Amino acid sequence: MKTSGKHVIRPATLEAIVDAAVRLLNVNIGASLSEIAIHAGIGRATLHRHFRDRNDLIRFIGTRCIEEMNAAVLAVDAPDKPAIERLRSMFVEVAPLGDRYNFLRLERRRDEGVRQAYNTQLGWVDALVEDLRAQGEISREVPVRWVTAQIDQLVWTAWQAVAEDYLSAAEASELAMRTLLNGLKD
Amino acid sequence: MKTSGKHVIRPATLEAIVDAAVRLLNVNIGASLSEIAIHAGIGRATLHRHFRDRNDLIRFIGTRCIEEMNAAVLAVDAPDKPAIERLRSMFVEVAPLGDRYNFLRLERRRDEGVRQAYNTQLGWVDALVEDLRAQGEISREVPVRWVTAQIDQLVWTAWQAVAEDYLSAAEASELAMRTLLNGLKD
DNA sequence: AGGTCGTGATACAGTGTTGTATCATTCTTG
DNA sequence: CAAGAATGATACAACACTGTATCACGACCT
Repeated sequence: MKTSGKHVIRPATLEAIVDAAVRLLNVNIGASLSEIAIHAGIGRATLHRHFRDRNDLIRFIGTRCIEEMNAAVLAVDAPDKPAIERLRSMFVEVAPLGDRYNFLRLERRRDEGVRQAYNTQLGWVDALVEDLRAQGEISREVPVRWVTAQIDQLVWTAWQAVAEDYLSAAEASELAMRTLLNGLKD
Repeated sequence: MKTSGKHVIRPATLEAIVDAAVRLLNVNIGASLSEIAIHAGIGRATLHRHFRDRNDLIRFIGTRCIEEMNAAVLAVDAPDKPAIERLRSMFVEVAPLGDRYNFLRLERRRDEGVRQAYNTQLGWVDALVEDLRAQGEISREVPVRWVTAQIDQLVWTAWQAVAEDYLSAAEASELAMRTLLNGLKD
Protein backbone atom coordinates (compact mmCIF):
# COMPACT_ATOMS: atom_id res chain seq x y z
CA MET A 1 0.00 0.00 0.00
CA LYS A 2 1.15 3.55 -0.68
CA THR A 3 3.27 4.49 2.32
CA SER A 4 3.32 8.28 2.30
CA GLY A 5 -0.37 8.78 1.60
CA LYS A 6 -1.71 12.18 2.58
CA HIS A 7 -5.08 10.53 3.04
CA VAL A 8 -5.89 7.93 5.67
CA ILE A 9 -8.08 5.14 4.36
CA ARG A 10 -11.30 4.40 6.18
CA PRO A 11 -11.52 0.81 7.44
CA ALA A 12 -14.82 0.23 5.68
CA THR A 13 -13.37 1.48 2.41
CA LEU A 14 -10.33 -0.78 2.71
CA GLU A 15 -12.38 -3.88 3.47
CA ALA A 16 -14.70 -3.16 0.55
CA ILE A 17 -11.71 -2.88 -1.76
CA VAL A 18 -10.05 -6.06 -0.53
CA ASP A 19 -13.24 -8.11 -0.70
CA ALA A 20 -14.19 -6.90 -4.16
CA ALA A 21 -10.66 -7.31 -5.48
CA VAL A 22 -10.26 -10.87 -4.15
CA ARG A 23 -13.63 -11.85 -5.54
CA LEU A 24 -13.09 -10.35 -8.99
CA LEU A 25 -9.43 -11.27 -9.41
CA ASN A 26 -10.16 -14.90 -8.55
CA VAL A 27 -12.51 -15.06 -11.52
CA ASN A 28 -10.46 -12.86 -13.83
CA ILE A 29 -6.95 -11.72 -13.00
CA GLY A 30 -7.31 -9.10 -15.73
CA ALA A 31 -10.23 -7.34 -14.04
CA SER A 32 -9.82 -3.59 -14.48
CA LEU A 33 -9.46 -1.19 -11.59
CA SER A 34 -12.73 0.34 -12.73
CA GLU A 35 -14.56 -2.94 -12.24
CA ILE A 36 -13.00 -3.43 -8.83
CA ALA A 37 -13.94 0.09 -7.73
CA ILE A 38 -17.50 -0.32 -8.97
CA HIS A 39 -17.99 -3.67 -7.22
CA ALA A 40 -16.45 -2.23 -4.07
CA GLY A 41 -18.95 0.60 -4.28
CA ILE A 42 -16.24 3.28 -4.31
CA GLY A 43 -14.77 5.71 -6.82
CA ARG A 44 -11.81 4.74 -8.94
CA ALA A 45 -9.93 7.79 -7.70
CA THR A 46 -10.07 6.46 -4.14
CA LEU A 47 -8.34 3.30 -5.29
CA HIS A 48 -5.48 5.34 -6.70
CA ARG A 49 -5.24 7.44 -3.56
CA HIS A 50 -4.32 4.44 -1.46
CA PHE A 51 -2.55 2.19 -3.94
CA ARG A 52 0.21 3.60 -6.08
CA ASP A 53 -0.69 1.34 -8.98
CA ARG A 54 -2.31 -1.97 -9.86
CA ASN A 55 0.69 -3.98 -8.72
CA ASP A 56 0.68 -2.22 -5.37
CA LEU A 57 -2.95 -3.22 -4.86
CA ILE A 58 -2.36 -6.83 -5.80
CA ARG A 59 0.69 -7.09 -3.60
CA PHE A 60 -1.16 -5.60 -0.65
CA ILE A 61 -3.95 -8.12 -1.06
CA GLY A 62 -1.37 -10.88 -1.34
CA THR A 63 0.30 -10.01 1.95
CA ARG A 64 -3.09 -9.49 3.56
CA CYS A 65 -4.20 -12.99 2.52
CA ILE A 66 -0.92 -14.45 3.74
CA GLU A 67 -1.39 -12.79 7.11
CA GLU A 68 -4.86 -14.26 7.43
CA MET A 69 -3.57 -17.70 6.49
CA ASN A 70 -0.73 -17.40 8.96
CA ALA A 71 -3.13 -16.50 11.73
CA ALA A 72 -5.33 -19.47 10.90
CA VAL A 73 -2.40 -21.88 10.76
CA LEU A 74 -0.85 -20.52 13.93
CA ALA A 75 -4.03 -21.28 15.84
CA VAL A 76 -3.58 -24.91 14.84
CA ASP A 77 0.11 -25.26 15.54
CA ALA A 78 0.20 -27.04 18.92
CA PRO A 79 3.21 -29.38 18.86
CA ASP A 80 1.74 -31.63 21.52
CA LYS A 81 -1.35 -32.47 19.46
CA PRO A 82 -1.22 -35.63 17.33
CA ALA A 83 -0.38 -34.84 13.70
CA ILE A 84 -3.71 -36.15 12.51
CA GLU A 85 -5.54 -33.72 14.76
CA ARG A 86 -3.44 -30.84 13.48
CA LEU A 87 -4.32 -31.88 9.94
CA ARG A 88 -8.01 -31.94 10.76
CA SER A 89 -7.77 -28.54 12.46
CA MET A 90 -6.00 -27.18 9.41
CA PHE A 91 -8.84 -28.21 7.10
CA VAL A 92 -11.35 -26.71 9.51
CA GLU A 93 -9.49 -23.43 9.91
CA VAL A 94 -8.05 -22.86 6.45
CA ALA A 95 -10.85 -24.12 4.21
CA PRO A 96 -13.11 -21.14 5.08
CA LEU A 97 -10.36 -18.90 3.71
CA GLY A 98 -10.66 -20.67 0.37
CA ASP A 99 -11.08 -17.55 -1.72
CA ARG A 100 -8.07 -15.88 -0.14
CA TYR A 101 -6.15 -19.11 -0.49
CA ASN A 102 -7.00 -19.43 -4.16
CA PHE A 103 -5.96 -15.86 -4.81
CA LEU A 104 -2.52 -16.74 -3.48
CA ARG A 105 -2.38 -19.89 -5.60
CA LEU A 106 -3.07 -17.85 -8.70
CA GLU A 107 -0.83 -14.94 -7.78
CA ARG A 108 2.26 -16.86 -6.78
CA ARG A 109 2.94 -17.37 -10.47
CA ARG A 110 3.24 -13.65 -11.07
CA ASP A 111 4.62 -12.06 -7.93
CA GLU A 112 7.95 -13.14 -6.49
CA GLY A 113 7.06 -11.86 -3.01
CA VAL A 114 3.84 -13.85 -2.95
CA ARG A 115 5.67 -16.90 -4.22
CA GLN A 116 8.16 -16.78 -1.39
CA ALA A 117 5.54 -16.28 1.29
CA TYR A 118 3.49 -19.09 -0.21
CA ASN A 119 6.49 -21.42 -0.19
CA THR A 120 7.11 -20.58 3.44
CA GLN A 121 3.57 -21.72 4.13
CA LEU A 122 4.29 -24.92 2.24
CA GLY A 123 7.24 -25.45 4.55
CA TRP A 124 4.84 -25.57 7.43
CA VAL A 125 2.78 -28.16 5.55
CA ASP A 126 5.95 -30.14 4.79
CA ALA A 127 6.65 -30.40 8.52
CA LEU A 128 3.10 -31.55 9.13
CA VAL A 129 3.44 -34.21 6.43
CA GLU A 130 6.68 -35.39 8.01
CA ASP A 131 4.88 -35.81 11.33
CA LEU A 132 2.07 -37.67 9.62
CA ARG A 133 4.62 -40.06 8.14
CA ALA A 134 6.41 -40.51 11.42
CA GLN A 135 3.16 -41.46 13.08
CA GLY A 136 2.28 -43.91 10.32
CA GLU A 137 -0.70 -41.96 9.04
CA ILE A 138 0.83 -41.55 5.59
CA SER A 139 3.02 -44.07 3.79
CA ARG A 140 6.67 -43.23 3.19
CA GLU A 141 6.30 -44.69 -0.29
CA VAL A 142 4.33 -41.63 -1.37
CA PRO A 143 6.47 -38.62 -2.35
CA VAL A 144 6.10 -35.62 -0.06
CA ARG A 145 5.34 -33.37 -3.02
CA TRP A 146 2.40 -35.54 -3.96
CA VAL A 147 1.04 -35.33 -0.44
CA THR A 148 1.38 -31.56 -0.22
CA ALA A 149 -0.20 -31.21 -3.66
CA GLN A 150 -3.17 -33.30 -2.49
CA ILE A 151 -3.59 -31.25 0.69
CA ASP A 152 -3.37 -28.09 -1.39
CA GLN A 153 -6.07 -29.30 -3.75
CA LEU A 154 -8.27 -30.64 -0.95
CA VAL A 155 -8.36 -27.29 0.84
CA TRP A 156 -9.60 -25.66 -2.33
CA THR A 157 -12.08 -28.44 -3.15
CA ALA A 158 -13.47 -28.37 0.38
CA TRP A 159 -14.03 -24.62 0.18
CA GLN A 160 -15.74 -24.96 -3.18
CA ALA A 161 -18.00 -27.69 -1.85
CA VAL A 162 -19.13 -25.40 0.94
CA ALA A 163 -19.41 -22.38 -1.36
CA GLU A 164 -21.50 -24.38 -3.84
CA ASP A 165 -23.57 -25.54 -0.92
CA TYR A 166 -23.48 -29.26 -1.39
CA LEU A 167 -21.57 -29.93 1.84
CA SER A 168 -21.45 -28.34 5.26
CA ALA A 169 -18.10 -27.07 6.52
CA ALA A 170 -17.82 -30.01 8.92
CA GLU A 171 -18.69 -32.56 6.25
CA ALA A 172 -16.20 -31.07 3.81
CA SER A 173 -13.37 -31.24 6.35
CA GLU A 174 -14.16 -34.85 7.23
CA LEU A 175 -14.41 -35.83 3.59
CA ALA A 176 -11.06 -34.18 2.88
CA MET A 177 -9.49 -36.15 5.73
CA ARG A 178 -11.02 -39.38 4.47
CA THR A 179 -9.99 -38.75 0.86
CA LEU A 180 -6.43 -38.08 1.86
CA LEU A 181 -6.00 -40.95 4.31
CA ASN A 182 -8.41 -43.66 3.24
CA GLY A 183 -9.58 -42.84 -0.26
CA LEU A 184 -13.14 -43.04 -1.46
CA LYS A 185 -13.52 -46.80 -1.49
CA ASP A 186 -16.26 -48.52 0.47
CA MET B 1 -11.25 -19.73 -36.73
CA LYS B 2 -12.06 -17.18 -39.41
CA THR B 3 -14.26 -19.06 -41.85
CA SER B 4 -14.01 -17.09 -45.09
CA GLY B 5 -10.25 -16.58 -45.00
CA LYS B 6 -8.71 -15.82 -48.36
CA HIS B 7 -5.52 -17.43 -47.05
CA VAL B 8 -5.13 -21.10 -46.20
CA ILE B 9 -3.13 -21.67 -43.05
CA ARG B 10 -0.14 -23.95 -43.25
CA PRO B 11 -0.31 -26.89 -40.82
CA ALA B 12 3.05 -26.06 -39.29
CA THR B 13 1.95 -22.48 -38.72
CA LEU B 14 -1.28 -23.56 -37.08
CA GLU B 15 0.43 -26.03 -34.77
CA ALA B 16 3.00 -23.45 -33.77
CA ILE B 17 0.23 -21.00 -32.91
CA VAL B 18 -1.78 -23.52 -30.89
CA ASP B 19 1.23 -24.78 -28.96
CA ALA B 20 2.53 -21.31 -28.13
CA ALA B 21 -0.91 -20.04 -27.21
CA VAL B 22 -1.72 -22.95 -24.89
CA ARG B 23 1.63 -22.65 -23.20
CA LEU B 24 1.49 -18.89 -22.70
CA LEU B 25 -2.18 -18.61 -21.83
CA ASN B 26 -1.87 -21.30 -19.18
CA VAL B 27 0.68 -19.13 -17.39
CA ASN B 28 -0.97 -15.80 -18.12
CA ILE B 29 -4.43 -15.53 -19.66
CA GLY B 30 -3.64 -11.90 -20.43
CA ALA B 31 -0.72 -12.72 -22.71
CA SER B 32 -0.76 -10.37 -25.70
CA LEU B 33 -1.13 -11.56 -29.27
CA SER B 34 2.34 -10.15 -29.85
CA GLU B 35 3.85 -12.46 -27.25
CA ILE B 36 2.00 -15.44 -28.69
CA ALA B 37 3.15 -14.66 -32.22
CA ILE B 38 6.76 -14.21 -31.11
CA HIS B 39 6.81 -17.47 -29.14
CA ALA B 40 5.17 -19.24 -32.08
CA GLY B 41 7.92 -17.87 -34.30
CA ILE B 42 5.47 -16.16 -36.67
CA GLY B 43 4.40 -12.62 -37.48
CA ARG B 44 1.54 -11.00 -35.65
CA ALA B 45 -0.16 -10.27 -38.97
CA THR B 46 -0.40 -13.99 -39.69
CA LEU B 47 -2.30 -14.46 -36.46
CA HIS B 48 -4.86 -11.89 -37.57
CA ARG B 49 -5.16 -13.44 -41.01
CA HIS B 50 -6.49 -16.69 -39.56
CA PHE B 51 -8.25 -15.54 -36.43
CA ARG B 52 -10.71 -12.69 -36.59
CA ASP B 53 -9.80 -11.50 -33.11
CA ARG B 54 -8.42 -12.63 -29.78
CA ASN B 55 -11.65 -14.30 -28.78
CA ASP B 56 -11.73 -16.24 -32.00
CA LEU B 57 -8.26 -17.58 -31.31
CA ILE B 58 -9.09 -18.60 -27.76
CA ARG B 59 -12.30 -20.27 -28.81
CA PHE B 60 -10.54 -22.21 -31.56
CA ILE B 61 -7.97 -23.46 -29.10
CA GLY B 62 -10.74 -24.38 -26.71
CA THR B 63 -12.55 -26.54 -29.25
CA ARG B 64 -9.26 -27.99 -30.40
CA CYS B 65 -8.39 -29.06 -26.85
CA ILE B 66 -11.85 -30.49 -26.37
CA GLU B 67 -11.48 -32.55 -29.54
CA GLU B 68 -8.19 -33.95 -28.33
CA MET B 69 -9.71 -34.80 -24.97
CA ASN B 70 -12.69 -36.45 -26.68
CA ALA B 71 -10.39 -38.56 -28.79
CA ALA B 72 -8.42 -39.65 -25.74
CA VAL B 73 -11.55 -40.48 -23.76
CA LEU B 74 -13.17 -42.29 -26.67
CA ALA B 75 -10.21 -44.63 -26.88
CA VAL B 76 -10.95 -45.65 -23.30
CA ASP B 77 -14.69 -46.05 -23.58
CA ALA B 78 -15.14 -49.79 -23.85
CA PRO B 79 -18.36 -50.67 -21.99
CA ASP B 80 -17.27 -54.25 -21.43
CA LYS B 81 -14.16 -53.27 -19.46
CA PRO B 82 -14.49 -53.08 -15.67
CA ALA B 83 -15.02 -49.51 -14.47
CA ILE B 84 -11.78 -49.53 -12.53
CA GLU B 85 -9.84 -50.37 -15.68
CA ARG B 86 -11.56 -47.57 -17.56
CA LEU B 87 -10.58 -45.21 -14.76
CA ARG B 88 -6.97 -46.31 -14.95
CA SER B 89 -6.96 -45.95 -18.73
CA MET B 90 -8.38 -42.48 -18.37
CA PHE B 91 -5.54 -41.35 -16.12
CA VAL B 92 -3.05 -42.87 -18.53
CA GLU B 93 -4.59 -41.31 -21.63
CA VAL B 94 -5.73 -37.93 -20.35
CA ALA B 95 -2.93 -36.98 -17.98
CA PRO B 96 -0.45 -36.41 -20.85
CA LEU B 97 -2.89 -33.79 -22.18
CA GLY B 98 -2.54 -31.90 -18.91
CA ASP B 99 -1.66 -28.56 -20.44
CA ARG B 100 -4.62 -28.70 -22.83
CA TYR B 101 -6.81 -29.87 -19.98
CA ASN B 102 -5.72 -27.03 -17.74
CA PHE B 103 -6.39 -24.51 -20.47
CA LEU B 104 -9.98 -25.73 -20.57
CA ARG B 105 -10.28 -25.55 -16.79
CA LEU B 106 -9.18 -21.93 -16.88
CA GLU B 107 -11.20 -20.98 -19.93
CA ARG B 108 -14.51 -22.50 -18.97
CA ARG B 109 -14.96 -19.60 -16.59
CA ARG B 110 -14.88 -17.08 -19.41
CA ASP B 111 -16.34 -18.76 -22.49
CA GLU B 112 -19.83 -20.16 -22.49
CA GLY B 113 -19.08 -22.52 -25.39
CA VAL B 114 -16.07 -23.97 -23.61
CA ARG B 115 -18.08 -24.31 -20.42
CA GLN B 116 -20.76 -26.35 -22.15
CA ALA B 117 -18.30 -28.64 -23.90
CA TYR B 118 -16.43 -29.08 -20.63
CA ASN B 119 -19.62 -29.98 -18.81
CA THR B 120 -20.41 -32.54 -21.48
CA GLN B 121 -17.06 -34.12 -20.72
CA LEU B 122 -17.97 -34.12 -17.04
CA GLY B 123 -21.10 -36.02 -17.98
CA TRP B 124 -18.91 -38.81 -19.27
CA VAL B 125 -17.01 -38.79 -15.98
CA ASP B 126 -20.31 -38.85 -14.08
CA ALA B 127 -21.24 -42.05 -15.87
CA LEU B 128 -17.87 -43.55 -15.02
CA VAL B 129 -18.34 -42.63 -11.37
CA GLU B 130 -21.75 -44.24 -11.38
CA ASP B 131 -20.21 -47.46 -12.68
CA LEU B 132 -17.50 -47.28 -10.04
CA ARG B 133 -20.19 -47.00 -7.38
CA ALA B 134 -22.22 -49.83 -8.85
CA GLN B 135 -19.18 -52.07 -8.73
CA GLY B 136 -18.40 -51.09 -5.16
CA GLU B 137 -15.17 -49.31 -5.96
CA ILE B 138 -16.44 -46.02 -4.56
CA SER B 139 -18.77 -45.59 -1.62
CA ARG B 140 -22.27 -44.25 -2.22
CA GLU B 141 -21.84 -42.11 0.89
CA VAL B 142 -19.52 -39.83 -1.03
CA PRO B 143 -21.26 -37.18 -3.17
CA VAL B 144 -20.72 -37.62 -6.91
CA ARG B 145 -19.56 -34.01 -7.22
CA TRP B 146 -16.81 -34.65 -4.70
CA VAL B 147 -15.61 -37.66 -6.66
CA THR B 148 -15.59 -35.85 -9.99
CA ALA B 149 -13.79 -32.92 -8.39
CA GLN B 150 -11.12 -35.29 -7.06
CA ILE B 151 -10.67 -36.95 -10.44
CA ASP B 152 -10.44 -33.53 -12.04
CA GLN B 153 -7.73 -32.45 -9.62
CA LEU B 154 -5.87 -35.76 -9.84
CA VAL B 155 -5.54 -35.53 -13.61
CA TRP B 156 -3.96 -32.12 -13.26
CA THR B 157 -1.73 -33.13 -10.33
CA ALA B 158 -0.55 -36.23 -12.17
CA TRP B 159 0.39 -34.17 -15.22
CA GLN B 160 2.26 -31.68 -13.06
CA ALA B 161 4.14 -34.45 -11.31
CA VAL B 162 5.34 -35.75 -14.66
CA ALA B 163 6.07 -32.27 -16.00
CA GLU B 164 8.07 -31.43 -12.86
CA ASP B 165 9.83 -34.72 -13.32
CA TYR B 166 9.39 -36.26 -9.91
CA LEU B 167 7.24 -39.13 -11.14
CA SER B 168 7.07 -41.19 -14.31
CA ALA B 169 3.81 -41.24 -16.24
CA ALA B 170 3.08 -44.77 -15.05
CA GLU B 171 3.85 -43.93 -11.42
CA ALA B 172 1.67 -40.84 -11.54
CA SER B 173 -1.30 -42.77 -12.90
CA GLU B 174 -0.95 -45.48 -10.28
CA LEU B 175 -0.59 -42.94 -7.49
CA ALA B 176 -3.70 -41.12 -8.71
CA MET B 177 -5.62 -44.40 -8.63
CA ARG B 178 -4.37 -45.17 -5.14
CA THR B 179 -5.12 -41.70 -3.84
CA LEU B 180 -8.65 -41.81 -5.13
CA LEU B 181 -9.51 -45.33 -4.02
CA ASN B 182 -7.34 -46.09 -1.02
CA GLY B 183 -5.90 -42.82 0.21
CA LEU B 184 -2.31 -42.27 1.22
CA LYS B 185 -2.33 -44.25 4.45
CA ASP B 186 0.07 -47.09 4.99
C1' DA C 1 -22.45 23.89 14.23
C1' DG C 2 -18.05 24.25 12.00
C1' DG C 3 -13.75 22.61 10.33
C1' DT C 4 -11.16 18.88 8.72
C1' DC C 5 -10.38 15.26 5.83
C1' DG C 6 -11.71 11.30 3.13
C1' DT C 7 -14.38 10.54 -0.89
C1' DG C 8 -16.85 10.90 -5.69
C1' DA C 9 -16.83 12.70 -10.08
C1' DT C 10 -14.63 14.30 -13.97
C1' DA C 11 -11.13 15.62 -17.29
C1' DC C 12 -6.75 14.68 -19.19
C1' DA C 13 -2.50 12.74 -21.26
C1' DG C 14 0.27 8.63 -21.69
C1' DT C 15 0.56 3.89 -22.90
C1' DG C 16 0.02 -0.78 -24.60
C1' DT C 17 -2.97 -3.66 -27.30
C1' DT C 18 -5.89 -4.54 -31.04
C1' DG C 19 -7.38 -5.00 -35.69
C1' DT C 20 -6.65 -3.42 -40.67
C1' DA C 21 -4.08 -2.37 -44.76
C1' DT C 22 -0.12 -2.61 -47.73
C1' DC C 23 4.00 -4.27 -49.84
C1' DA C 24 8.10 -7.10 -50.10
C1' DT C 25 9.74 -11.74 -49.38
C1' DT C 26 9.73 -16.61 -49.00
C1' DC C 27 7.73 -20.96 -49.66
C1' DT C 28 5.01 -24.36 -52.17
C1' DT C 29 3.33 -26.53 -56.23
C1' DG C 30 2.72 -27.71 -60.95
C1' DC D 1 11.90 -22.85 -63.06
C1' DA D 2 7.87 -19.90 -62.76
C1' DA D 3 3.35 -18.57 -60.91
C1' DG D 4 0.60 -18.23 -57.18
C1' DA D 5 -0.07 -18.15 -52.42
C1' DA D 6 1.17 -17.75 -47.61
C1' DT D 7 3.95 -15.17 -44.67
C1' DG D 8 6.82 -11.17 -42.45
C1' DA D 9 7.39 -6.53 -41.63
C1' DT D 10 5.63 -2.17 -41.02
C1' DA D 11 2.53 1.72 -40.54
C1' DC D 12 -1.80 3.28 -38.93
C1' DA D 13 -6.07 4.50 -36.36
C1' DA D 14 -9.19 3.02 -32.76
C1' DC D 15 -9.72 1.60 -28.27
C1' DA D 16 -9.45 0.50 -23.26
C1' DC D 17 -6.94 1.02 -19.26
C1' DT D 18 -3.90 3.51 -16.33
C1' DG D 19 -2.28 7.11 -13.41
C1' DT D 20 -2.63 12.18 -12.15
C1' DA D 21 -4.86 16.46 -11.05
C1' DT D 22 -8.67 19.21 -9.62
C1' DC D 23 -12.92 20.57 -7.45
C1' DA D 24 -17.19 19.85 -5.01
C1' DC D 25 -19.52 17.08 -1.65
C1' DG D 26 -20.32 14.74 2.53
C1' DA D 27 -18.93 12.13 6.60
C1' DC D 28 -16.71 12.24 11.09
C1' DC D 29 -14.88 14.60 15.20
C1' DT D 30 -14.57 18.23 18.80
